[in-house]
Parts: sequence; C-alpha cells; structure tokens
Amino acid sequence: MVPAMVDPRGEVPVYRQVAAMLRARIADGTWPPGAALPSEPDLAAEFAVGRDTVRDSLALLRAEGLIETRRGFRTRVREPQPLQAVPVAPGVTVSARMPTPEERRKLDIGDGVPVLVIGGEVYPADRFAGEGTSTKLR
Amino acid sequence: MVPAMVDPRGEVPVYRQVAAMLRARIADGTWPPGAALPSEPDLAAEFAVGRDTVRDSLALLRAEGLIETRRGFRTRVREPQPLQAVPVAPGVTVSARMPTPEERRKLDIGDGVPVLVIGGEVYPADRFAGEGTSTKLR
DNA sequence: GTATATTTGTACGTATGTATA
DNA sequence: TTATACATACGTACAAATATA
Repeated sequence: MVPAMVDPRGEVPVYRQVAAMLRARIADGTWPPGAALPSEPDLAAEFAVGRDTVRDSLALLRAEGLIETRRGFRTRVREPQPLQAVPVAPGVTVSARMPTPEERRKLDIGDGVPVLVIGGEVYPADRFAGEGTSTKLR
Repeated sequence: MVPAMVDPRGEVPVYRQVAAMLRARIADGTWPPGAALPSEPDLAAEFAVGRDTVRDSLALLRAEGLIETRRGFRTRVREPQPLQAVPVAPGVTVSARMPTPEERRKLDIGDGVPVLVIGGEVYPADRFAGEGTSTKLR
C-alpha cells in the first residue's frame, strides 16, 4: 500500500485529497470492481483525519457512481453492468438527468446513477443505452 | 408558507423529511427557478433541526440537480437551460453517467448534472440532448 | 477603499440507531 | 450475543467568498 499523505494546509480540501487517492486506487486496480474498501474508521486512521472527513470523501465517490455503501455492509466498488440497447429512431430525443426519489425507488437506481430519457421513457443509465436506428420501431 | 413539521421519531430520517418539503416548495413554485432559498441557519430554525441536518437535505437536492450552492452566495434553484441537439446517427450509441472530476472542471459541470456520451463524445446533459437522425452526418 | 456582517464550506467531536457479520 | 460497519443527528469552531454598510 502506498503511504497516504494529506496536506491539511494545502489549497485542496482534505476530503477532496482523500477522495482523489481513493479514486486513484480504484482506477489502478488496488480495489477492483466488487472489492470492499477498508472501513471508515480504518481509512480515517490511515489518512489521519476524522471519520466525518472520510465520509465526505466517500460521498463524493458515491455521487460519481464509483462506489456503493450500505448500512452494515462494507463499502464496495461498483461493478459495471451489461447495457441493454434501446432503439433511438430518427426524430427521437435522448436526454439525461438525475432520477427523482420516486424513480430511484421504483426503478431501484443507486446513488450517482443518472437516467436516460429516450422518447419520454425513463431508463436507468447503468443498465441501458440508446442506439441510433434508421427505421422507426413500434 | 405551509407550517413545517418534522417527526424526529418517524421512519423517514429527518433530513429526508426536510428535503421532501423543500422539494415540494420548488415544485409548487414557492421558490421558482433562479430564486434564493432561505439561509441554512434560517431553515434550521424553521424546521427546528441542526444546521448539519439542513445541509444533508440540501446535499440531496444538489445531487438531484435541483439547486446550486456556492460559498458566500445564497442557495438558488437551478434554472433550466436550452438544450442543443446532437445528431445520433444509426449505429451510434448514447449512454449517460456522472462526469469525472476532470470533466466537471473542464466542461464546467455543476453538481447533480450527468453527461451524455454520444459516439464517444462527452456532453453536459443540462445543455445538450441527442436526437435520432436517419442519415449519418460528418 | 475599508471594515463588518452574512453565507456556505470544511473539519472536528460526541452520541445513538440500524443492519449485517 | 457480541462485535462491526455505515447512517443519522446534534454540537463547536473556523475558513473562504460574497454582500453590505
């Protein structure tokens, strides 16, 4: 494990420094998809910061869709899911936004996962993708 | 103004109860797009909760793309922006995800705003939308 | 132009609750 | 049952950016 160092007097807030290092470890495969991160108290001890600061950094990664947290469980790196294609016929509009609380509940959408709106229909973006088509399907 | 009441012993966490009421006021036009919300201490006093609880609720709305917060500024309701159309030719894939910190910085993307990835190109979803086309443009 | 007040951001602490191992 | 882990909620203090007097 690379020695972790944060600079409390740096221009970048400590929780963003911590987030950057955690992000780097996810990117370089130290914690591959599905792997559990160290507990919040352990991370706080390693970086010599308060647990709340660690939680702030984890909140960043969660909002980016990089990790999943559940009460009682260890925090885990999100695993990419296969994307199901949704046809995008000529003239059809495709937009994206964050889901409403109701959509999040009904469609079981995790934190940091947007929705695709294709022709008025709402699709969780971690499970669906649009694909342009030449003929209009119906 | 509707009397604000939270139930500290309810099943729903207080900060989610507060978020729901703020969300309702945005939806019903009490605070239209561009309007400033009351300050965090004022909201804390109104709902009789700690400032930290108010901040947790504001973080939810921010992650949903409903509000914008800036240090020194009052929190404001996000204003919808005109969407520029990006052609989606047959065979082209359209996906959505949260931006990386670098993308957020380079493309000036706010919190709670996903990106559209159209044919490998990245577009902020609050300013761009895909539109299906019958002919491949180049 | 300066000083003060306001507002959100950061960082810490404590305590308790809830779900899982 | 006990321990572990994340979630909620309160508190304090100070920093940084903006607005105002």
